[in-house]
Formats: sequence, structure tokens, C-alpha cells
Amino acid sequence: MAPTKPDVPHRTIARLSVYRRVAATLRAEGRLTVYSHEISGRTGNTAAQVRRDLMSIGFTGSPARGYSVPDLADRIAEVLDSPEGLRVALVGVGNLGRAILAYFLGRRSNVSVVAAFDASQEKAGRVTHGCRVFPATELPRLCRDLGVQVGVITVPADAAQEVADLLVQAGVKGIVNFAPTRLRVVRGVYVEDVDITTVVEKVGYFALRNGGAMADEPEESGT
Amino acid sequence: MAPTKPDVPHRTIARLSVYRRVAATLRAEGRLTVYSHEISGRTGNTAAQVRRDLMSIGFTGSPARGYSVPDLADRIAEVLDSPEGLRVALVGVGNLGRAILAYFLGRRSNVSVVAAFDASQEKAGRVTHGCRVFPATELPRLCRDLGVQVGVITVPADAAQEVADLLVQAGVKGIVNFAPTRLRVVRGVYVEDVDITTVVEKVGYFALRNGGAMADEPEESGT
DNA sequence: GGATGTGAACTATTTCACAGCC
DNA sequence: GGCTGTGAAATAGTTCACATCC
Repeated sequence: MAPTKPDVPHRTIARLSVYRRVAATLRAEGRLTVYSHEISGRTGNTAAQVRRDLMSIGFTGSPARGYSVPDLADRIAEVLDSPEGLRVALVGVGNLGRAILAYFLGRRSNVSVVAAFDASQEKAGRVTHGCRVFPATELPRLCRDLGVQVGVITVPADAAQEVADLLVQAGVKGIVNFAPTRLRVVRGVYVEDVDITTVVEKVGYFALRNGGAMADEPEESGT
Repeated sequence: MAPTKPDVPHRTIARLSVYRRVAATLRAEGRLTVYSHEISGRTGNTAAQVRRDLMSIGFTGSPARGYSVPDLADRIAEVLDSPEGLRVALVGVGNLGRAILAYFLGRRSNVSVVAAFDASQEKAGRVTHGCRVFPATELPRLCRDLGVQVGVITVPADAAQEVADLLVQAGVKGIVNFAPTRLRVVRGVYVEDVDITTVVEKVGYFALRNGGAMADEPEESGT
């Protein structure tokens, strides 16, 4: 058996991504160390939660100084990032697709959008936000050749399942689905739905009830 | 004390939104009844979970027939929707903002986007996807006058906090935040972050580990 | 004094499993 | 036989609270 899985809680993974961003901000501010209560203040999680999350990835600080900002960023990268970077394909170059392309092509990170696809002949062949757009017919071959690991689906609901099937056939192991429909995929493919209607309805529900409020994560996300 | 709050679990609220969509699809297919295992198949939740969710909103079916499709849709509407509809303002008419406008103005639902705002003079005054775009300076007055309950923030990260403050001052009780930053708001305002970087990183993490997989829901965000 | 690291308590959520009904 | 409704068990996640260290 492998040398004991660390087994980081599901929710912690999402929060680490946020802590990393805070670490980057702190670094840009020239800060070298940070206390859990300060990460708490910037993320909305409790200080105890921050400490527990960092504990769960085996990252330790010192009572005197708190946590080292650069070490924190490095440790989170070790957990979240794969050494060769994450290769992502985006399918559906509408407004939403363009927004996501612009977002990821703007900053450098472990994630790179290596191809975009669209059914429309008009969009295919063009370059949007620095990413070449291919016709959807090229998807299976190109995703395989480029070693795409994650697909982002930003097509209308009625095309989403078909796209998901193509992505899975092309060897994709994870899908972020923005279409308002649930996808059927084989075991071994991880799907996360980002359902804008659901999020707005949920916020509406808690906004209208509730005197007291709290933050949450889309799950989840939002994710 | 009020006549006993039903107190529907947090996560159930998000799933109800999905069940409602399934109910609408079933209705369109002419189906009058549905079994929990079928809702399960269409949403990826277990049948037991579906039954427990429906139980928690006091909705019952019959062992012989399952659940009534129209009654289900009605009951979910009673729980999620406010009688007068949810009034939403969208701030930031970039690609993402336009995508969301297009989405909500396309279908009729309890949610209506009653105003959109943008800092750019160029965009203000125009009509996008059937929704008039106002300059950001009009936000406080207009949101108050229109009785906006929920704000959707689709501006860049560095403007998000400022926008959130304006929305809260204008009496908004819920915010859906698509900017990659955590907002500070007073208690009583419900914030849900939909963080696309976080979602992609999370999917990347579970896609690369994992032989077995499962679906999930943003919140937490993602939504 | 104020911070981390963490067992233990607590809360939330999901799943099991089965009685009762058609 | 197959389905709903639901206590009870199991699991997941969060918070408490305090020993320990600087």
C-alpha cells in the first residue's frame, strides 16, 4: 500500500485555494508572516478553521511569528498543483466562455487553458483572448493530443451532455459544468456543477429570511 | 415565538432548485408522477437523499405512484420563491455580466434582473439583453427605489468591495460575488462567493487523484 | 500575553435499513 | 415487489478549549 494518504478534507481543498490567494496578496504587500486570525479576517473563515486546514496539510507555524507567507504559498502549491501544470480545455465560446478565457489567460498560474472549442464555424479558427478556438469536431483528437485533464463546459444546457461525453472519451478526468443540467459520467471522472440559477435562488432564500447571516462556498463553485 | 420554523437544511435549499428544474422537464415531457430513484438518476443525488429533502419541506408522495410532478414544482416554489418575485441588480457588464443577463432574461422565473450597472460611460445608457444599463453612480438611488433584494457582482476584484458596500448601503440583503476576493459585509447580509479559480483548482485536484469520483455542489460557489 | 496545535465535543449532513402501504 | 417515510447509525465538518511555546 502507498505510504499513508494524507487525505485532506474535501472542503479544505477549496479553502486552500483561497488561502493561497491571500498569501499572494500578503507577499505583494511585502509581508513575511501572518497569523491565523488575520487569514481569518481576510477569508471569512474562523481562525480555528484556518489552523485546522493548515494542520491537515502538515503546515506548521510558530506561536511567536505565526505562519511564513512564502512557505505557506509553497506548501499549498505542493498540495493543489501538479508539477507539470493543469491542462484545461474550454468548450463553448459564448459570453461566459470568453469571460473565463479572459480570466485564466490574464494571470499566470498552474492552470492553463490549452484549447477552446465552439460548434459555430464562425468562431472556430479565430483567436479569443490569446487562445485559439477550434471547431468542436476537432475536440476528441486535440484533447487527447494535448493531454487535457479538465474540461470546462460553457455551452447551452441541451448540448452539455454531448460535450461531456466527448470530453470523457478524450480522456478528461474532471469537468467543470456551467450548464444548468446534471451530467451523467462514468465513475472516475470528477464533475463539479456551477449552477448560477441555483446560487441566485439560494442567496434569495437566505437573503429574505435571516436576520443573521454567514458566508459559504459553492460548494460548493463556485463554487 | 413564531409557529415553529420548518428549518430546511442549508444544502437542501440548493438541491431543491435542481429538483424544481427536473420537475419542469418532467412536466414538459408530460409526466404526472415521478419516483425518488428517478429524480436521483437525473440529479446525481441518492434516492434516500431526495426523499429526505422532500420530507424536510413537508412534501409527501404515495408508495404506489411516487410524487406528483406539478405538486412538487408548486411546493418547491412555495419554499424558494417569494410571492412578489426576487428583484436582482447586476453590477459589471463585462462578458460574465452579459452571460448572466442573457441567462436570466431568457427564461421567466421568480428571479428578475431589474437593473444593470457599469462604471464605463460607454456601456451606461445602452440596453443589453433587454436590461437597461445604468452608470454606477445611479446605483444607490436606483437599487433603493426598485427595492432590489439581491446584488450580483461581476466586476474586477479590485472594485468588488466598493460595489458590495454600495449595495449594502442601498439595502440589499444578499450578494452573489463572482469576483475572486472575499467581501466584508455587515451581519444580516448573506454572501455567496462563486470563485471560478477555486472551482477549477478543486476539480483539478480531484481529477488527478481519485480513481473513484463523485459529484458535488458549489456553494458552496459556485455555483 | 498571545499564538499555535490538537483532542474532544459538537453540529451538520448523509446513508442505512426497515416498517407500512399499495 | 417496489415505493415512501423515517428513526437510527454513520460520516463529515466545525468549533471549543486548553496545553504548550515564545
